Amino acid sequence: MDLPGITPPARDIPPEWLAPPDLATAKAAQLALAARVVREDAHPPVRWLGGVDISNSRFDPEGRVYAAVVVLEWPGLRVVARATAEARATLPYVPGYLGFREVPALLAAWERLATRPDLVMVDGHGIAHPRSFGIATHLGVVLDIPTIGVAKSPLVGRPEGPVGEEPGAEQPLVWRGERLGTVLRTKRRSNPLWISLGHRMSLASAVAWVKRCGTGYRLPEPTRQAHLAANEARRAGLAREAMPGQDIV
DNA sequence: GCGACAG
DNA sequence: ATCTTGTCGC
Repeated sequence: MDLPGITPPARDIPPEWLAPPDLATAKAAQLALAARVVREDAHPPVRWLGGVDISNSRFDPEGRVYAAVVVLEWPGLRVVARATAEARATLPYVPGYLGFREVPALLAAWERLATRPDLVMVDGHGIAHPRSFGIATHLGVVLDIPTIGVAKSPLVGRPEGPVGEEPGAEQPLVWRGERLGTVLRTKRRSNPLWISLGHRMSLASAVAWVKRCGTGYRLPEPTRQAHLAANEARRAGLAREAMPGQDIV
């Protein structure tokens, strides 16, 4: 893992899909790319599960973004591969445009991965987004891989009714009369998760996979492990700067 | 026009 | 997202 960035791209990606000059252009790209989303199961049998996440520095004028991609075996949920990458965010965080800030870093980490997962769980929304193009969908469409959106708070819409307190309790996520996802309680006394399909996946399968990956924590194992890995990467990156010449591995 | 607003 | 140990509550 963490090999030099010389691996050939898995796919040629038009720059405007990742780095539009302004928000108006970004919005147009989202609207155009949203048409490519496949909202049904269109993926191979799952043997390797992926999880991705990003870690940011508190006050970093350079806008460094640390991305992590982890691969877990199914069943078993053991981490079998990890890759990380550091990148500079070209945009500040703007709700509705998260993908343009984080996907480039995720792609860099993805290129360094030896084993590619069959399905990827992303920290953020899929189609539960004003233009049906949350970060999980963004990553999925750009790589044309199956993804699931696993968000910790709402962006648009609200649960149809109160979410039960028991783990496994769920409510339809509705926005403007449209079903966008499922609000799912994964742990007692913890806020529910907002699940939506990202790409090449049905909502039913997305929710089923999140449930299968529960290990007693609020977050499903793939996303939980990715979060840990991204934080490690950030700390390692900062340590390297603080101690030049120390060659921290 | 006024709020809401993933990470 | 991130700052941060112990602590209060179920």
